[in-house]
Formats: sequence, structure tokens, C-alpha cells
Amino acid sequence: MDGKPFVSNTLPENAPTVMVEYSSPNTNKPLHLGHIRNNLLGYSVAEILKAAGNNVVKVNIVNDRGIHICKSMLAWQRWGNGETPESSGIKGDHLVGKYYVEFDKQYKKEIEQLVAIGKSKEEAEKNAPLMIEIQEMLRKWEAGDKEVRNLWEMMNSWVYKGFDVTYKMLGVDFDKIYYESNTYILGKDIIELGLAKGVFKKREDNSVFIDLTTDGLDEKTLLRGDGTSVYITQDIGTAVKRAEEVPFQKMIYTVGNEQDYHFKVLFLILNKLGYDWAKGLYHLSYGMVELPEGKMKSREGTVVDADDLMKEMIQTAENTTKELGKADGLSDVDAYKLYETIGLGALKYFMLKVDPKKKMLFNPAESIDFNGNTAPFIQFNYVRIVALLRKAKEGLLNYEDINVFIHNVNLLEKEKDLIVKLYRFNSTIQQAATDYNPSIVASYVYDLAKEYSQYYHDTPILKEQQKDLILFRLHLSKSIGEAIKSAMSLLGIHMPERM
RNA sequence: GGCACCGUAGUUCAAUGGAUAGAAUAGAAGUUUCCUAAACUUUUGAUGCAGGUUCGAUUCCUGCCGGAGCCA
Repeated sequence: MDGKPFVSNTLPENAPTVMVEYSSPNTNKPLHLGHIRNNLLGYSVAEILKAAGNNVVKVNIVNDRGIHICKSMLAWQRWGNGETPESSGIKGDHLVGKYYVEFDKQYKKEIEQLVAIGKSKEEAEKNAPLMIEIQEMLRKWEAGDKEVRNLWEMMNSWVYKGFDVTYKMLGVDFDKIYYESNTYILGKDIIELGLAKGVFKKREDNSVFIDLTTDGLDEKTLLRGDGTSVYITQDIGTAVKRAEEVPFQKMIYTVGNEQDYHFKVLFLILNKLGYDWAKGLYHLSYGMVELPEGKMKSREGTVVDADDLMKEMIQTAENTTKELGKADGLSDVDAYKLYETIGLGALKYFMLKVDPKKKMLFNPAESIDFNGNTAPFIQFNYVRIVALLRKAKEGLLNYEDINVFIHNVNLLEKEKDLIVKLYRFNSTIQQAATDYNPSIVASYVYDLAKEYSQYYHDTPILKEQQKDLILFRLHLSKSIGEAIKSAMSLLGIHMPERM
């Protein structure tokens, strides 16, 4: 089974172009559970949009500059003793993250000392030696200082190597990667344009703003009095640049709902500037992943690391598989591939079955389930179908051409239900695409697999006496297997051939 | 303080304004001489509170309580 008939590979002639931005990591620390949701969601929505007939361009914008990465750099310079990923055996992104944490620790120490000699907390935070130095380093970076730039490039290259490993394991990819070090200067010319158009206004202190009060929002500053840009300035510039590079009908920003306000403002501004593509901007706003004790906090060490979590999932899959004796006879390579398929499948399904808009809870103490409404359950039913078809082939049964044997078959109720469900495949994908919602696909495929599981349990297929019935049931099973594989691939989940 | 969001079985998730609010898990009880039992069957159990709109509200509106968020 290649699972292809259900999703067409060829796009229509004038397929709309949709840009999907997702991932968008910072280069000062490794990816965590929140990024996993973002990546899986963005990837899946992109795949669903493709399946629904769109020309999809996946993009990633890497936040590779600014005060945060300077912190890691300074800490490494001071306390690193030349440590590298190679010398330490630590994955590059984790190594840089380690120094980010180190900076924070030392910085806090300095603040405490200053407070102890009578400074106020604000004063201490502002005047701590490390804070002064870090700002100096950022200035040097912006001025293009050779030494700082070299250090920056070296440490970022470590991070990218690390990210590549994580992305590969997650199974996500991008058509185009943007770097903020290239885009952060963008947008200033658009501000001039907006001023000329009268969309933006200037204050007495020379700062530029837009009045959004008639739209129920506030005044938003776009350029500070000293001419430096704010965060939204570069987002405006980046959007314009992308529209020029890749004319799109839609652009999807996969970003957490904590930035709802930011995107409301951004889209409103771009519309007011009169760009016709601005109507196609959409914020795929997803809820936070929370732990039982609330938000993940790096200073409390409750951050669930992406690499660790994936490793644990694979380990759990291995343990369970071995307990059930299902790894017997597999080569080490095939066995590991199976654990990966099951473990990562469980993780992906767990994240994607929830409506993106809603926040979700992850409890590290209870490992992600492998029974019930889970990927392993769906995979298991797929594998049973594969086994059936394998045996049928060994018995030289030809169930491919349904016209040959369909005539004297009376359908069971369950079979009618299953056929109806199969016919809903395409409309389900369309629905998921218009809603940007992979959980619709997840519900569909679980429902189909569950229904099939009952059918399989209650109905003899190869053991059936009547030959036409055998052939029909094999054909139906094959179609369901294809639908399952197709739907799951839209969630980025692979199917094993046995388990 | 302003803006927007969330509240459904013990727990995690479902339900274009429509029939008896669905699953999973946990709990209880069963099923294997039979195509993979990572399965199947039975069973216990929920819409935060108070109003309103409607023939009909988990869904829409108002207030309250509770939770998390953004802005200043």
C-alpha cells in the first residue's frame, strides 16, 4: 500500500500559493515542548493545505540576533574555556543554551550584590556590570565588529547543527529560511511610505505611530524618537519583502495566542497601507502547552526539552514493544525504526488531536498513552490490514478489481458505515484546510480506525467461506488502510508494516 | 485599569443553535481451540453559578465566580 489514491500529488493549474510560517526559534536555547506544538501544527497545516490543492511554501524565520544571543556569547567568552560541541559532546543548541542560563545566573548574583549595598532593584538591574557589557556587545554586533561577529557566527552555527537534528527527528522541513539578522533593518522605508500616505503620524518627539483607536485598539508606536525600530517594524518589512519574493494569496503565521494583539495590529497596518495581499494574512493562533503546575518556566527548570521528550517517547515504545514480544525477529535497524515510528507517532498525535486554538495540558509524570485515542492504536489497525493483504497475496487472491466480484455481495451495516466514512475523506481534508485544523483529520482517522477495529473483530475476512465476500472485504480493508495512511501522513505520522 | 480568551465525567479531549451531550483513560465486570488481545464487549460517571434571546442553548447575549493571557 502506498496510501496515495486519497491525496493527489498533482496540483491544479492555477493553485493558489499559500505561505506557511512556522517554527521561528530563537538561537539562544534548544527547542522545547511549546516549539514541538508549533512545529507539528505548522507542518501539518502545510501538508493539509497541499492536499487540499494549494501551492504551499513553508518558511521559517530564525531569531538569530539581539540581546538574548549576546548573553550566551558573553557567558561563553567569559566562562566557556573554549568548550565546543565537539570537545564536550553536547549538542550545539544545548551547549549555547547552557551559557544562556549561566549568564542569567551570574547576572542575578550581581543584582543581589548591588541590592545588598543599598541600590534599588531597578537600579541594580540596569547598572549591573554584565548588563552594561551585554549592551556594549550588542552595539558592537550592530556596528559589525569583527570579533563579535565571528563569535556570533560560530555559536549560531552550533545551534543550527543542533536544530537540524531536532527538525529531522520531528520530521519537519522548510522551503525557505529567513534570518532576523537580515530582516531586522527592513520596514523603515515602509514607515516613510506610510507617513507620506498619511496612514502614520509623527509625534513631537519625532516618533512615528499609527492611531488605531477607531478600530478598538490603541496607538501603536512604529519608530522611536531616536529613529530605532520596534519589533513590529521589521514584521511589516518582512511581510512586504515576502510578498515581493513569492506572490501569495495567503500567508499563515503559526504563532502562539500570546501574540494575538500583535498580529491584529500588524494585519490592520498592512491593510491600511493598501497592500492587496494583506487580506490573505492569517494568524494561526494556538494555545499554550501547559504542565500540571502551569506554564513552563526555565528558571524553575520545568521546561520540557524537545530532544529529551522525543527520546523518552522512543524509549517507551521500545519497552512496550519488547514487553509484548513484538520486536522478535527484527534487525536492530528495523526495530529502532519501529520504536521511532510508534513513539514519535504517539507524540505527534497527542499534540495534533487537540483543537489548535485551545491550550493543552501535558503531564510529564504520566507518559503519553499508547492505547485508546492514540497513534499506536491507529497504527495497530493499519498493521492488521497489511498482514491480511500479505496473506491474501500469498494465497494468490486478487482483490484489486472490485468490478469482478462486487455483484453478489450483501453489505453488513458495519460495511456500509465504513464505506460512508471513506467517502467523507476528501470533505474532511477540505474542512481541515479551511479551518487550518489538523485535529479534524485526527478525529476522522481515529473514528475510521476504531470502526474498522470493531469490524475486524466481528467479521471473518480470510476465514469467510464465500469467495466474493472475501475479495470484497479485502478490497474494503485495503481502501481503509490507504485512507489511514494518507490521513496520518497529513499529521506527519508514519505507519509501520508490522508491530 | 483597558483588550481578548478559557471553564463539559475523577482525568485528558469531542460536539455548523437541534434528537438520549460523544470518545479515551482511570474504576467495575467479561471475551482468546478463530485473519496480530497494542484488540473487543458490558457498566459507573459531566455542561462553574444566575439570568436572558429562542419552538429549542454546551453553543448566542448580560452579570457573577474561577483560571490563564496581552497591552499600559
